[in-house]
Amino acid sequence: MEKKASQHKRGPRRATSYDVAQVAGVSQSAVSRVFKAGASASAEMRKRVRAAAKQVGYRPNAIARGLITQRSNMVAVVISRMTNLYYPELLVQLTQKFSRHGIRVLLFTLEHESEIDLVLEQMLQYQVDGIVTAAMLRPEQLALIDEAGIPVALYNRRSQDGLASAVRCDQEEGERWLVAQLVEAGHRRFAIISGPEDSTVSVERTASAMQKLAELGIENIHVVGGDYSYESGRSGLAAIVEQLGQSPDAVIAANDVMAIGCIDAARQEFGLPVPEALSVVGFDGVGPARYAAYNLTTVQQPVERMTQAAVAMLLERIEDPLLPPEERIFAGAKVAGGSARLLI
Amino acid sequence: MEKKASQHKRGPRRATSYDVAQVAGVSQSAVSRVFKAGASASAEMRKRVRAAAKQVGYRPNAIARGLITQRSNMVAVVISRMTNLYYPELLVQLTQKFSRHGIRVLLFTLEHESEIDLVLEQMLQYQVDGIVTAAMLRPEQLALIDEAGIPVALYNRRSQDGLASAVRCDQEEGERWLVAQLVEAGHRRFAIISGPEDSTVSVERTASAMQKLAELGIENIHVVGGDYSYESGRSGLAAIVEQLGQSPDAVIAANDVMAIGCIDAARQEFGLPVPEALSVVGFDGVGPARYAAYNLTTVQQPVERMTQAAVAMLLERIEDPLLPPEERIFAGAKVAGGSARLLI
DNA sequence: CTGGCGATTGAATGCGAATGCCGGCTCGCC
DNA sequence: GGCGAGCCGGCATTCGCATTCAATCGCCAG
Repeated sequence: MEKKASQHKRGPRRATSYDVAQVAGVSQSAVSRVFKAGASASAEMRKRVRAAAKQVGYRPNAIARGLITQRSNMVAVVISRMTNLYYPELLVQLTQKFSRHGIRVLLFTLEHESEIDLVLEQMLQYQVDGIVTAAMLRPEQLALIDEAGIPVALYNRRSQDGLASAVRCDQEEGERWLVAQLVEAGHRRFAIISGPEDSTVSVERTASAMQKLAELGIENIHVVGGDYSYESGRSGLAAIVEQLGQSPDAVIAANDVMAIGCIDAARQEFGLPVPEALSVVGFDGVGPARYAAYNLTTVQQPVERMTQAAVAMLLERIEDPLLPPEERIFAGAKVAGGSARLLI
Repeated sequence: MEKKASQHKRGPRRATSYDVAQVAGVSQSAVSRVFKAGASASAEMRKRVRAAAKQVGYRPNAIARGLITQRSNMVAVVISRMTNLYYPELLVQLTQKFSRHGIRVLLFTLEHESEIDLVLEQMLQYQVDGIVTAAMLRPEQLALIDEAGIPVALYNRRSQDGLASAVRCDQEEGERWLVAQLVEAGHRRFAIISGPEDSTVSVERTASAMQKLAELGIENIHVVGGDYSYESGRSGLAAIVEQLGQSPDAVIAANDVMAIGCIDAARQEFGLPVPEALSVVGFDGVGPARYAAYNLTTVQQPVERMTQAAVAMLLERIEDPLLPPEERIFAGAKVAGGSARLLI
């Protein structure tokens, strides 16, 4: 019943499999086998080793294991512009789903999508088994990653060279639906508040809306630039009204948060009741979009299913690197809230 | 100008320092030195090695490095209940600040704080250099981590045994201020919507508010339980009104999101104008609290400074394990919004 | 011209665990 | 009772890099 003095400061010297082996009176390989699922070891051996392990406080060293197995059991998740209220949900879903498969998430955040160079090198150095990115990768970067044999899953980004898998929400269909509903309900004067220029998501949403509007014969669409923030939604409407000299019939914001800002500005600064005097629509379906004060008409991304798909696709390609990349597109849920006058 | 067939599938066989050494015609140790800051290597050597490294696409293996240096350069960040809108900001701040010091974040999310056992083992196996947790650790868990020699920084949690550092927002002072202002402005009938029972943050906020109310001679405070969500803010008010048979003068919500839900329910379901007929206050100072429709009276946590402190404290103790844990308390910013009738 | 000191470089070792290979033991079957 | 087939556990090696130790080189002072 001797107790070793716990002088863990200055060299805790964590127990290794050799320590366990010695205490249990077996070889190090035996210890390794006991802690490796599916390895052959007798019940007696398991018992002794586990007991010894508990006694010395042994815990397998994932770093050492990763070195020899060539699998770190870590994936990198890259998120840019976390101010987007949609990302927290995404992160939780991803970490929890990966976690169920024994995989940990190494998180990288970017202030701007263009900063991805900085973290790319880091991800590769950490030998991650895969990458999920909600920031755009340039072709040469994708090639670099591919060369390293690391599968990539793009989140809401198109796979350009077929080098990466991708899951995305069908934004084009979503925007077309929003536009169609608005036009059908009689709106004619449109304005758009777009997102940052380096956001492919915003570019795609804006372009889709513009195109559908054009198809329906609507012209003179006023576009102002935003940055996905509440404030830019507010100032966006102000800019629109100022430049237009009047209020438009409807504002299409590239995301929900800007739509909310736009609504607040309309009501508070311009005395325009929403939706009576102005219809506003967004995109994403984030939590605040459902707040009663806004009750946004928007398209909600199926985060749960999208993350599920991203995780599944990545895991498959980690298991079998020969599998070709895949692209899966999910329809968004159409939410006909009260922020726009629709016929439905 | 030969080009090696890129048959990177089936064994990419990443380049190692030996490969670089061979190409450069030097020893492996030399390569290691060139890639290690502060090691002695001649200019000529650096040039040759870097050139060779670029040629073969070499990238130091952080896993192997971690094994030998006993430093993974990773910290674990534990977040529970990410639905709290406050966390995304926290995460971004932490990853970016750690990143500047060459440290990566391994993310763990918990559905409930009590699930921390599940991830604790994982964190330790990955040999993280430190832990930042916004979930409560039980004393025996803290002891376990301490025994492993890993410094911990608690976020908005009290350090109980002096085993961990802590940064927290002075919630007591914040709640006392909110209560004092409300009482001074004439509110007498109070109700509280608390958070989850396993959230120490909620317990502390609620207790502080109760205490200050008691000190000011206010009695019959009605408390209903919530779960930090918008919906529970709405249903919380409904429960209060039902049980009280009338509207209270003021509702103190344990966080901003519930306060928002409460406001929406008041206006929409009960026809109670806020703040004219009902004052509502929250806590946190999240983004939506500033939306014009709510303009919440709340206490805003200084996330920037708090994360800065957490990172600094953790890094210090990683560098010097002998440093004693430290606790730093930050005052919240008092935001006298428009959701409560105050005299100021 | 030579001793000596500092700056470099190379060879060898080890971090902690996984695994191929092999010897030994057990058990089944005839 | 004898022989073959598994099963198991041990030995030795390996993963990729940092680091110690020793050897070498250059250069300056005496």
